[in-house]
Amino acid sequence: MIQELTINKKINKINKKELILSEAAKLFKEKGFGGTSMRDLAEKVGMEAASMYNHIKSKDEILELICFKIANQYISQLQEIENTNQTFQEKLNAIIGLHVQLIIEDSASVSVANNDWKYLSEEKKNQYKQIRKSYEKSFANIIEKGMENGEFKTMNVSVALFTMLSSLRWIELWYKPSREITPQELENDLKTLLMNGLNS
Amino acid sequence: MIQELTINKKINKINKKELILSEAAKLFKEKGFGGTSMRDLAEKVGMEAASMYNHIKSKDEILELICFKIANQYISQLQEIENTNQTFQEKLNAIIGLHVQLIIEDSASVSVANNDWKYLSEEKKNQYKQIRKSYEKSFANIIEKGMENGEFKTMNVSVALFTMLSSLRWIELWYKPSREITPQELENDLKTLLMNGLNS
DNA sequence: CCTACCGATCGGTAGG
DNA sequence: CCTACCGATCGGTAGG
Repeated sequence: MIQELTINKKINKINKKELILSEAAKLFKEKGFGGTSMRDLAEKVGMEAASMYNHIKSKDEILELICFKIANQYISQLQEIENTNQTFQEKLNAIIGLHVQLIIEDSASVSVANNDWKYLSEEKKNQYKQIRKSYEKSFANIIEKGMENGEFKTMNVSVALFTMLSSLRWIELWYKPSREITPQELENDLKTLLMNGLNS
Repeated sequence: MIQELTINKKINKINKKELILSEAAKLFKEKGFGGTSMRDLAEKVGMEAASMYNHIKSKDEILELICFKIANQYISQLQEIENTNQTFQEKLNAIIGLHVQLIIEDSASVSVANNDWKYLSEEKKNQYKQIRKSYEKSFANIIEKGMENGEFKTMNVSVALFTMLSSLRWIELWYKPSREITPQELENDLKTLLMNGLNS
């Protein structure tokens, strides 16, 4: 009985922490990290600001947890794509699919990771930038190899890389399930546009 | 003599205001509107926080001036492009050039307009959103006409629009005069990539 | 999980 | 343009 109660409490605590994190992601996306107070957040969660400190260490910790959860998802999924035997075109298509998928799964957290990482503590910010850099390097490597290979046009690799990355970032700001376009159509149009251009 | 002194004072005041606005744009870009205090800004400008209120009305006014200055530049230049007799391909190329140019001219202010407009007062925010919407509508119209025309591939217009807009936005985060690419090369690669795609 | 409260910092004003 | 200062709000803690 006592054991059961302890377990329930633990589950409850985990759920409350998850609730805090998901409400925080939504608020940070809407109002920014600096524009969101712990009192704003407490109201959404349904408790007093002081009470949240039983579940989380600090406002900074919330930001860290959101940013690194997303960063790790991108990194691990990109590694899987890298390790396949696909052509570079196919790999790039898979990366486009990955971005669309992660955004549709949790657009608020992706938004926070993309926009509010700069409010991380100096130490965590450096860690985050390093992870992001390694992601960009792997991505750039696929583009570069595809250019050497003749699969892609030869141009400045950074321009190609960041054009693709940014094209995959606006989705998070724009996509809502209510749009009259399915995730699949979105993905297809993006692939067409980026790989073959707008000109007919 | 008295007249001359008054004029000099006025010029001085305008310059100080310009200085405040340009330093503010740099700080807002770096640390965000909420992350920048009037005391941070005062230090950069070289006076006490209280003294800045002789030149500006409020922190909010600084944000407004920056955002609407940029918005108006985009709007007026887009109108010029619309009123030419170019093909839709040429118009789109001109828009790409416009974005590159404005970013290179004043990347800090463009960055603030793009990222911190959400901290405008409710009234100004609505105004800003309306201007932006009208910009997007004109832009979308060019894309749509080009599709009907057969110049462009047929696809979801919003996807094409926002992919282009976002591709033109990362430049502000990335471009520094120190990059080993000229603005002209940047512009050319962007045009190639967006209009003809990465595939060779 | 709450009440009560802390020190710090914020944007901004008064008065000179 | 500065000193001195205001009320409000912030993230967070103590104690229960």
